[in-house]
Parts: sequence; C-alpha cells; structure tokens
Amino acid sequence: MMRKHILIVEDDHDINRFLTLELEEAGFQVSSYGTGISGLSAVREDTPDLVVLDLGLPDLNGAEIARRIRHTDDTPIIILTAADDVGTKVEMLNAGADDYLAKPFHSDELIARINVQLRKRNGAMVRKVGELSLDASRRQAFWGEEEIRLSPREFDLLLYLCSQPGRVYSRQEIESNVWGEELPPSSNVVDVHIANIRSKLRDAGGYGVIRTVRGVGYAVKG
Amino acid sequence: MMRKHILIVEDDHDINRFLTLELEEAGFQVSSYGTGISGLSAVREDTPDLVVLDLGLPDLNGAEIARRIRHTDDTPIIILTAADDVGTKVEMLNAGADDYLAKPFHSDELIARINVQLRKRNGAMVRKVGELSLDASRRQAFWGEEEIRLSPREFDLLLYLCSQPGRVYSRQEIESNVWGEELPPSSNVVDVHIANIRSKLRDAGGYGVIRTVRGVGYAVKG
DNA sequence: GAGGTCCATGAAGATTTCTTAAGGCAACCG
DNA sequence: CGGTTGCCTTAAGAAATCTTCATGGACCTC
Repeated sequence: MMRKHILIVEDDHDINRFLTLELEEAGFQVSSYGTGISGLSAVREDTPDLVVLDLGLPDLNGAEIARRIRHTDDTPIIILTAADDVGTKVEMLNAGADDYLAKPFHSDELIARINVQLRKRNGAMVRKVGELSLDASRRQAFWGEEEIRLSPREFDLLLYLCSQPGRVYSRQEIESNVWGEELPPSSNVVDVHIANIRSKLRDAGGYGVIRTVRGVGYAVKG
Repeated sequence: MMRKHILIVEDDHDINRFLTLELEEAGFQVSSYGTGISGLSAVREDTPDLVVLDLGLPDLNGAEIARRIRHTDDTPIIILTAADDVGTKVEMLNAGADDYLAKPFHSDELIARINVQLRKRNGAMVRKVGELSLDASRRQAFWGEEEIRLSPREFDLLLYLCSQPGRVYSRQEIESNVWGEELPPSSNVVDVHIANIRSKLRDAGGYGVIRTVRGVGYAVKG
C-alpha cells in the first residue's frame, strides 16, 4: 500500500515541525503549510489522503477552509483547536470536519484518529447508482444485496460508466479510459463487454441499467 | 492463544454489553464489572492487560480507582467520560490514566487506542478476521484456537492482507509492502506464498479465506 | 557437514477472460 | 418500402492469468 499522504495546515512553526516529525515517524508522507490560503491550494494540487487543520490560522477561519475543501472534495479533515468546547465542536463538524482534537494532545492520539478516518474512507469507496453498487476497493458489484460476478474488464467498464451517472461516454472515451490503449478501429470489444454486463445485470434483476445512445455511446441510467 | 485481556468497569449495562461484544469481536478477551469496588478487586486478581474505566461510577470516583490501580500496578488505563472538558482530562491524566475518551465514541477509536496502549507496553497488536487471528507481536496465527505455523513471509503477507479485510491488494502493492522491493516481473512468488498459506489454512479448517481477484490481486474475506 | 526450513524460480496444466468475426435485428432516411 | 447504418448476440479460438508441482539454493541449527 502506498504511504498515506497527510497535509498539515498549522501556523505555529513549532507545532508544525513537531507534527511533521511525529507523523513521518508513524509512516505517513507529510507536507505542511503555514497559512490557510497556501494550504487550501495545496489540497487542490496534492490531493492528500487527509488534512490536519489548525483552527486558529491568521488568514482564514478554519471552519471556512473546511467548508471550501468540502465544497470540491471529500478528503477527510481533522481539526485542531486550542479551545475545547461543545459549540466549537458542533460548528466544526457542521463545516464538514470529520474529527476534532483539542490541544494539547498526544501525537499518538492524533495518529490513532488519522487511522480511524483513513480506514473509514477506504471502506467507503463505494459507488451507488440506484440498486447498483460498486465497491472499488473490494472489486465487487451488487444489485441490491445480490452479488454480480464481473470480470476485471467488465468491472472497470461499469465503474467508469458509473463515475458520472447519466452522462454518455463515447466508445473512444471508454477505450482510452478502460483499455488505456487504442483498439483496432474495426473492433467491437466495447459492445461485447456491454452486452455481457447487461446479461449479468439482467440475471440479477437489473433491466435497462445501461442505456445506449445511438451514434454516440453508452450511459448508465442516472 | 494468549489473547490480550481487557477489563471493563462500566455501570451502564447497555454500554457495558456493547463494549464487551465489540472488543471480543476485535480479538480481545474481555471481562466486565459494573461497580468500582468489584472492578478494583478484579484488577488485582485477573491482572488484565488493560483497563477501560468509566468515570461516572456510582460507588467510587473514576479518578480514585485509577489512583488505586496505579498504586499497586501499572496496567494501562483508558478512561471513558461523559463530559469532555480540559479540567477532567488533566485530572484523569494526573490520576494515572493513560488515555481518555469522551462519549459518544466509535468502538473503532477505542480499539485503536487500546492497541496504542498495549503496543506501548509490550508491542502487542492482535488482528482478527472471522476465525483467523494474527498476533503481530508474537508473530503467531490462529484459526479459532488452533495455531497455524506460518513462515515469516507467510505471516507478513497474511497480516498485510488482513490490514483491511475485504479490500483487494494488487501484486504490486503486496510486493512493495511485504517484500519491500521490486521483484522481477516474471516472478510468481506472491502466488506461491498465497498457495502455501491457503494450504496451511485448509489444514486448520479455514476454507476460502483468501479470495483471488483475477487480473487484480488477492483479498481476505471480510 | 548433515538436516532442516524457508524462499525463489520455472514450467506444465487448468481456468478464466478477452477478442475476433459473422449473422441477425432494429433504427434511421431517402 | 428498401437500403443503409449502427448495434446486439453468439460462439469459438486466442490470450492472459492463476494454481500447482518440482527443483535448487540460501540460511540456520545442531
């Protein structure tokens, strides 16, 4: 497993340095920023696995940052606060924070909580479209409760179509995203795979899940 | 098997029962008590590996219990509190608590913290997936009560697969995490080790524990 | 050094998956 | 209505992947 990438946004230089060392010690890849602005743009660029965010930043309110991150992204966020009161906690959680930790804290505790969040997230790589659910990390597909056994390609193809339910994907797009290479122009591989997936969906009770758009491509019913 | 022994002292019967089940599920041996007095004497007799202690007991103050335990013993103590304020926390830590957790909490978090404490003491870390338990510090594997003798590589590999039960790990991931280096692309070491582990699991009665996901990798049933 | 365990390799065999190709069906258009 | 195009189905061979087995070497223990 790739090391998890943690992004720290904390203006106090000592704490920042301390956290960086502790988290690196714990096996994470760490990058750290001192201001809300720089941190926020780094979240966009680095796409870290988790953000540790100090509440008392000089430029931007922590809650505001959390909200902005949540707006485009669902990276887990753990908030660090100096004050430990219920009101702040509620506000933070409403702003989209996943967990919250009052200073002073043990780095062990922070690490434990980071792991809790990362575990949660990994378990939650599930995409649901109506009755259909695709669990990417387990590579399992379900229609309701019933498992649908898909081959690797079939799974990738269906997962791709589900990445934006309703949107139509051209063969070209499908080929380059699922196959990753150019296929002979005469090939009807995509069609065949679609047919096979449909057949398996039908067996499980799913009709009309994949819509074909003549002259364009395919889409899952959104 | 030398499962770690957790002692719970908690007067709320529902929480008590819930914690017992969750911790047993996580592979610990659990005994639980409803009052400070009974819990305190049980600590003396059972010499548990860790104590989970509710702060709001009817007979004895939680801090008082922590102090008394500390007086004769240095079993790790994790305190559960209803209120989450700094004063209480400081008092608890001064009384000898090792960690502290405010209700409501996720059992996952409690388990993580328990493991943190146990690891601090003697490096114990038990992972349980169905009938299978792996004790990382002793490097022993069990199917139910029966020990499975695994070679070092086999143990590491199985432990890695169990780090997120259900999730599929690619050969690549396995190689870099268990072997720590790139193996010649022609190598089928991973496969062979998987086969050997399966064979040993079968001997102990475990069938279908490791699922192979064609074209992707392997996963333990979760 | 003898015996053991563990690890890596290669190759055969079994299994699943992928692709191709050909014929049929359905929609669109004059 | 007939031609054209695009899509669906099916089946079979090709390709890729997984399992198993046998072998040899490295290492440790006695």
